[in-house]
Amino acid sequence: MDVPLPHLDRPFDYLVPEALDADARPGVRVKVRFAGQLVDGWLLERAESSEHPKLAYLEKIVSPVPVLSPEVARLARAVADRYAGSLADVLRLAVPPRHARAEKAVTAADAPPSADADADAGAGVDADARAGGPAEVDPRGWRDYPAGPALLRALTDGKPARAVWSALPGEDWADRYADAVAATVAGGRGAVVVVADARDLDRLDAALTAVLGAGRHVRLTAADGPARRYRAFLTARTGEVDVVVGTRAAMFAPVRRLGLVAIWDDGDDLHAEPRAPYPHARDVLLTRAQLGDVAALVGGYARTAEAQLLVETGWAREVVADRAVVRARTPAMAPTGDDPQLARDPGAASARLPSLAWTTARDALRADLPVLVQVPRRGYVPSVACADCRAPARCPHCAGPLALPSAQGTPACRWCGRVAAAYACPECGGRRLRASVTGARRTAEELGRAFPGVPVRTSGREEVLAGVPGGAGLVIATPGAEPVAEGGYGAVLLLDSWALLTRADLRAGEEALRRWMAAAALARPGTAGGRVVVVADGALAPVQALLRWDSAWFAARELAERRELGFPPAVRMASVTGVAEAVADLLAGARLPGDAEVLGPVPAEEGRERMLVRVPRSRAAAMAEALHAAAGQRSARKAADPVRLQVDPLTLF
DNA sequence: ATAATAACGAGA
DNA sequence: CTCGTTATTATC
Repeated sequence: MDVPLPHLDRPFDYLVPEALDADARPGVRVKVRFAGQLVDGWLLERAESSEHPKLAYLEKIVSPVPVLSPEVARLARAVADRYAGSLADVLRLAVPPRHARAEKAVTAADAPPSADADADAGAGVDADARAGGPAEVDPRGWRDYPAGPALLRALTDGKPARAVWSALPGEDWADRYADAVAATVAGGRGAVVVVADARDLDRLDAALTAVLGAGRHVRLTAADGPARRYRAFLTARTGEVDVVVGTRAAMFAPVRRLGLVAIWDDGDDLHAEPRAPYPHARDVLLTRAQLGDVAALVGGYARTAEAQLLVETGWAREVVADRAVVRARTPAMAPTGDDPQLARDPGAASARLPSLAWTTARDALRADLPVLVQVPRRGYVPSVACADCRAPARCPHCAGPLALPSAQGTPACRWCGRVAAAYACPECGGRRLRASVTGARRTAEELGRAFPGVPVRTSGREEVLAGVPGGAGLVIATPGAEPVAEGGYGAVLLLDSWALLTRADLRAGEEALRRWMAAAALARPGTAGGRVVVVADGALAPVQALLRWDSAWFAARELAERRELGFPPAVRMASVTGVAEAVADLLAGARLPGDAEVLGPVPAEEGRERMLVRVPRSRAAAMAEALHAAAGQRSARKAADPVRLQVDPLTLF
């Protein structure tokens, strides 16, 4: 039943009229009379009989195309259960809205999906696989990783291998994913690959076309619009292609004889679905792998604590290069203090660059190589800090963040609006303020002045560049928007890094390392003159991990710390958000497992509050069930104030 | 939203 | 004890 109310999250039985018998197949959308009105629903299965005494008839079949495959139906139920949500909510994410014209175009071209299209994942491998095995695909770049060729072999053989891959700097990850997909396809199986954004998708799309040829795969992303999205969905559903790549809209894509699920850069928060029940693409794909005997590949330059947990529990094997290979591929890296006052060079001072960063950039430009400068956020002087000790400047009245309204203006509080005319730093007594995060535009202006005659390009939210040519040039980019340079950058500067590290977030360190590695991976190897300068304290753990290109070490450390503190993914957490009475009401009605801890409340946005529930991972299912049931009780008695349930919320504070 | 069903209370 | 009215709850 396509209603989001949690107390109606179960199947209902209906009679099938004679006239609809042929079309009434599992997986079709239907309309039924429910509580007096016509509502949308899904036909989940046909049965001979029903327990229910008085059944109504099915009103209508929206379309004879069984858009919901049995595999995806099972997956959606599992995802709803994991996230304390309703099946209807998950199905809204899993099956794109119907587009009649697109449906007509696809079904006219093809026969309706055969029974084969519903073959279980893992059900069968092509005949040639049984007789001696299909041809092995060339492992190409996977040879750089000792476990790489075996992984590809396992994919071709249809084995449910599970890998956590740490990509080398300079690695063409899209080519490696294309290889993994090709290996799977060679074994007669299909694949689903999820990436974070459109740029990564374009890159993967191109790599797959190069390896598989045109027409063997389809891209599925909400950004392509409803018609193309639905069309791509149907192409996969009918079994016309069995490789789907896309953004998180593709995580539920129906694929015939699915053999591999893969995600690139699982630390990117775009992988978290913002609509209820807020599933994360990594977890949806891993659930899929678990349910279907399907191989899984979780890759990135940096490793998340979640991926580390897969390795430590033995669920997945790590695929990493030997240290010697890492050393040979890594650019020369150096940390530097953040003090432009020490810069001797007049150019460095005017560019507000630490001396080492300035000389590194200058040398690369002289060698006719491009230079990448990563700045944390776009905009113009977003917040300010003490110029002497770097303590964030806070409002003396309400402790809110101070901001400079213009380059020369008086600082004012962003929360209470009071002007802080005579500001004195509470840490060191300093009276001078500086912009703590200089935006991309201003950095570009200043660097342009420091290196006259060198072309300056910016890549940020407004305009994201995919690539830049190989000659001397400056590229200013915000994290996630770094263009690939032909032949690799001669220098990569990571500026204002402390702004990333001081974020009040559980994942601040992990996120900083992820962004640095993504940028540093675009530099040439040290042996080819590539250098990286990170403006941060070299003793900090994320900086150490970057310098050694060892995110596995950092992830292990991070996971150990979260175990100690009782944070995800070492434990399972859920947040309950709403007005105070509603939150209390829901928690009072929830039969939580005995060892559940309830933490809070903490104030949330506009009058609402938030409570956290924490349980050991072994109790995760029980907690989700209890919360979903409690939400059901509330919706059944039509409780007015809504409560938002979120399992594994992205932010905890 | 609405119909059934259970619960309740006033008047016989 | 019965009937009419009102809360409760299930909705095929």
